Amino acid sequence: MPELPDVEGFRKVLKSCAKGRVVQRVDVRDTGVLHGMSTRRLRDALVGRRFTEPERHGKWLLARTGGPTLLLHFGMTGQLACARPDDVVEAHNRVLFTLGGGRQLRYRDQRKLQGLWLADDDFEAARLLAGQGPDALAVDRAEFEAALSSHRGRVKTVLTDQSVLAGLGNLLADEVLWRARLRPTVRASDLTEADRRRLYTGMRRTLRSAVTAGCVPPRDSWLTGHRDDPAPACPRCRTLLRRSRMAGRSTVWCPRCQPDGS
DNA sequence: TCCACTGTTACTCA
DNA sequence: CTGAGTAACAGTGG
Repeated sequence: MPELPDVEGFRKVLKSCAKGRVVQRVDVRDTGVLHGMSTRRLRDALVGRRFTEPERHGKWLLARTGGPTLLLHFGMTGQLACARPDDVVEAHNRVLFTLGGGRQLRYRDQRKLQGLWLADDDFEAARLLAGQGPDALAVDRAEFEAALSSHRGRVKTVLTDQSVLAGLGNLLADEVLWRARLRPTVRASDLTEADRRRLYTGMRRTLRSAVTAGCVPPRDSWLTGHRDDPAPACPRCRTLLRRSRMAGRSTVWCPRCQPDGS
């Protein structure tokens, strides 16, 4: 599930559930999601601390406390939910943070492809995110265009490379390229000035709607709404959509709306 | 049983 | 060094 819009939704969950509240206890129900730390170290770092304003960078969520920072990554199936401590614990609830005020923050993840990291201070938190490109929601046009122009790979691969631009995943990249009428296989460095402008604008608009929805919405008027159709048709021109694989990910595009460029 | 899946990374090859 | 492809991680579902 999680791409930037989903993680932005989790940031809001974290804020409304945990900001200003003290961590009373931490239950690790599956240590497989802890990276570079033990249950003991996680408890020692967080119990008694109060969560402050959370932040997001790309697909990373930062739960700050003024001291240590908990970094959360949701892989493909992770979620963050706010519950009451006595609510029934669902399947795949891996870590439970019981907070003051009768709240419980729950990190849930089916596949455990990513998980939780702990940074003892802001310096270490920054170091964990050092490889990330600019956040896709915060990046300005100039920075965006510079990042694209400096890579000769296919534009879809570049858009989903978190070290170039942080936040876009497989669905969003397809959606943005479709909206900007660009074929995913075009070389990023071959994009014209007009292409890059359309791409930036398309990304902003797509992200804005998706953040409001809290996910990449499978709307009928979006490409994403048709990925799983048996014979998917372009919502704009009704042409049969094409499906292929790029960098091991399924890629969907419209052969008519997204011309070759040549 | 086989295949796919909104993520990331280590590894190979060109 | 760059870019592209693959398997692997783990779990579920069609």
